[in-house]
Amino acid sequence: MNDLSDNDVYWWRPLEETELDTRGQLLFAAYKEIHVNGFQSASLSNILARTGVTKGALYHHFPNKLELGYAVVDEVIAQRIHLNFIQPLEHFGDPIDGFIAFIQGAGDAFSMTDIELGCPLSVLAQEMAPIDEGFRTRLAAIYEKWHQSIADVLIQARQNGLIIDEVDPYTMAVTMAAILEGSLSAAKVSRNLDKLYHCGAGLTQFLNLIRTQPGNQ
Amino acid sequence: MNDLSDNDVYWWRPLEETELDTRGQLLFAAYKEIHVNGFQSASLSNILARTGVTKGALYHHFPNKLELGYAVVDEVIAQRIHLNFIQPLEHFGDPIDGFIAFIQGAGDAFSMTDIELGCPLSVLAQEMAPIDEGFRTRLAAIYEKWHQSIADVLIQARQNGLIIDEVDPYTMAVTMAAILEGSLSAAKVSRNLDKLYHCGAGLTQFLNLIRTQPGNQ
DNA sequence: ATACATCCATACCAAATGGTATGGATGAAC
DNA sequence: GTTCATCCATACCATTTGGTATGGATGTAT
Repeated sequence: MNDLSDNDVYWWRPLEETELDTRGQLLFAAYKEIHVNGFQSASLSNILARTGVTKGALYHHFPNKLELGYAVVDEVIAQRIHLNFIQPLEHFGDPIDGFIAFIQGAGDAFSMTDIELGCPLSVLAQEMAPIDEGFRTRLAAIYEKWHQSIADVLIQARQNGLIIDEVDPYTMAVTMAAILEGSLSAAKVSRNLDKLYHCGAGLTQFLNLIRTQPGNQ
Repeated sequence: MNDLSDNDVYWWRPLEETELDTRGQLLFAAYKEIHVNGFQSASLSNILARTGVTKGALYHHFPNKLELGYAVVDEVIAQRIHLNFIQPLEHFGDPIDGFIAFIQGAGDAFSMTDIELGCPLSVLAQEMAPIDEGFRTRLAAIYEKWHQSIADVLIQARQNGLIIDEVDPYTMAVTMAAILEGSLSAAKVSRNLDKLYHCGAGLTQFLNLIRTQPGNQ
């Protein structure tokens, strides 16, 4: 059985773990438990044991397990995706160079724990989308926002004549997101960073092929 | 709670459901239960109720739940992946045209049930890879075989001068697999076939960009 | 000082879980 | 006819699950 120690540092770690109130502790512990075991198999007892919080406190802050799960999505995972996948897009100069640098940077930043656990958004989505509509809509909204943010960058890039006209921004955005997610999935299963690097190289090559002025391949 | 009726037709359905022996019935029912609920939350009681088989029979054929899960991977999922993702590669004429036709065909063949449940290999891998090494190695082997099979087609294509020399076959293979898997994941969460089509269009564009003689874009 | 809401601790519960122990039915071997 | 292995049915079990009921502590408003 895999486990995640309380002091483990990993890419998907939420912010502000220090000085959390009871609700925050529960949210953080639930996030980790869900990331490792999935929602359905996430054990409330484990969460309570790790935090030292009692069951009375848990059910004071959350009406039931499902609402705790929703809160994890809304308040922890959404924040993580925004910070790691959306916010960086805003600081791109040349978008193609920006994407390539982002891929490179992400590949370097991932620890082995990150690889083994995979993207929390993806893991939860795969598990819960067919089972619970509340989870599905929440997770779908996060994905949609991500896709749109990438598309916006590409729209800007096309207006500035940086990528070829044949590229549809939204189509390209969804495809790029699929590559990133697929690469994380492949690396997770193979437990091998090379899969990540291969996908990074593949996406980089794709990006270089759609820019107007040929870049440094 | 999502459910899967016994007579439901979907892309991932295993072969030869008719006239199954007890073991086969259990395997098939377990496969469906796992596909919907994941392995950890797959209920043996559900499997028994649906098949009409008793618990004594189950534990006669399988020593425990884990080995039942392994058997599902080895005997059902591996077969499905081979049939849907690997075997078609052997009949490609021009590989680029073949891939594009495959993407188109797959997009048309998927039912809404297929979309909602996603790829069984991917779902199981995301859930169990960090938790159980037996699952992980089995699933990783299936992925590796798939990647290699795509790479083989691309190697042949490059030898025949059909794709540009800058493309590394294995890198491209892993990237293509990532796109396919990522697109299925996105379609599953959004419950929208458009995500699939976007990724299909993106991959098609990528493929057209790496062929030597410009194709019909 | 009293009333009240917030916050949490303890004890308990019905249901479901995977797993086991045991015995019966059936057919083949000798 | 006896033996033995295969195949399966029934009853039972310990453990864990999410969830609840109740009461106490603490702070705040009046």
